[in-house]
Amino acid sequence: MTKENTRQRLIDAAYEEIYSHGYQGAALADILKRAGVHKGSMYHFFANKKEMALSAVHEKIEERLDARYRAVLDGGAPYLPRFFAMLHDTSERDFRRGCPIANLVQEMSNLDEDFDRALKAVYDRFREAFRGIYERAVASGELVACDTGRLARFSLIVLEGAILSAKATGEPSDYLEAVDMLEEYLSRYCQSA
Amino acid sequence: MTKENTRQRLIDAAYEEIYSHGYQGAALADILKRAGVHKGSMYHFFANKKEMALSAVHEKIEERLDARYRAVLDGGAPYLPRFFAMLHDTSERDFRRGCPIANLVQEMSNLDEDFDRALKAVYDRFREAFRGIYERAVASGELVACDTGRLARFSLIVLEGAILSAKATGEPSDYLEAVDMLEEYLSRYCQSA
DNA sequence: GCACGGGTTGACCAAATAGTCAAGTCGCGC
DNA sequence: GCGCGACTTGACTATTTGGTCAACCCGTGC
Repeated sequence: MTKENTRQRLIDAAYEEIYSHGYQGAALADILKRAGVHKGSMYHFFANKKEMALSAVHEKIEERLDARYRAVLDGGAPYLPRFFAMLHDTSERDFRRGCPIANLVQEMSNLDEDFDRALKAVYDRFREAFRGIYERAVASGELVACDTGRLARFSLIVLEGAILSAKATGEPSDYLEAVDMLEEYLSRYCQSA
Repeated sequence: MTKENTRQRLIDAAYEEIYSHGYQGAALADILKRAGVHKGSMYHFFANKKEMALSAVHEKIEERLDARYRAVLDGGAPYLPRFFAMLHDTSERDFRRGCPIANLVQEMSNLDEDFDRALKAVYDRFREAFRGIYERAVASGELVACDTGRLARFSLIVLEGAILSAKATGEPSDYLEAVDMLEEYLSRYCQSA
């Protein structure tokens, strides 16, 4: 087990445990057990539990986010159909646990400044990803010229609200319905063929 | 300090502490300190921390919800302007802490069956409140006949997403903008004067 | 072959956790 | 004025929490 291996296992385990139980609810002992790493090793790589958690936010959540939305951009025009296809694809969504970002925002934003800062950055990045897609859609003529920032903010609100709703009710259809309705809303900004 | 007084102080204190720190993060000792009640008294009224928390959900969150949306119905037609006026009124919203219901859903729905059940009921009640308003709006001719359940589900998603967004960014304007956009979306179902 | 140091091990610690309980206090019915 | 029972008090416990630390392992450079 190399150095990088140990560190990565800790990040992965921390991400999973925090995603499931929240930051406060994630016991260090459980994270260590899941990673198969002893306590002292963890404190060799991270100053404390919080630093490990923040590293997990950067290395798991941010990277995953970037990869996901870059894929939409990289596919080329038309962008909107692929964007909504991605939103409709629920194969990688875990509605029982909800959105890892939203979970942490709800739990930690008002409790800890460092989490607050980190999550603000992630949330902003999320929005920018959406806005980037809408910008391209405008450039490619799929959308009329409009306030793409505003559309992006609203879209993310609908997305996060929809995931929460599905978690609350246990019905993934709540999520899918909302994505449909977002698409419907957006259609008023679409270039009529 | 009468019996009911003690119990009520515990409920109030539990609600506040849980709203601020989450269920897992709310220390019993802090709840007791806030309520000015000793531990034994608490265990006289409640079997354990969880039962007290669930009581707080019923007695604080549900009741507050009912009162709020009943007020819209009781005002008589037209319903939509007063509904949106209420959504626009931020005087009683605490964006730093977010939505008490959403916070608990995110934290507890996938961890504890009893919370899950209780929160499903609250969430459903929330939706029904919205649907009731839209139903009345259809009856009064403000809205065309349409799927009010679907509109209600979407509206709640936007509301919860908007509160989360404001918590994440620290910008109440994120919330207000989303409410505007929801109103805009709804206008396509409005009876054109 | 030995010193250096990154990485590991797991026992240990203080603090905090939810929950228990025996001993009370107090008001009300009799 | 006595007894009953609802309510209160706060010390106590068992467990879990995040965090510390001294000893150790072992590969690499010299």
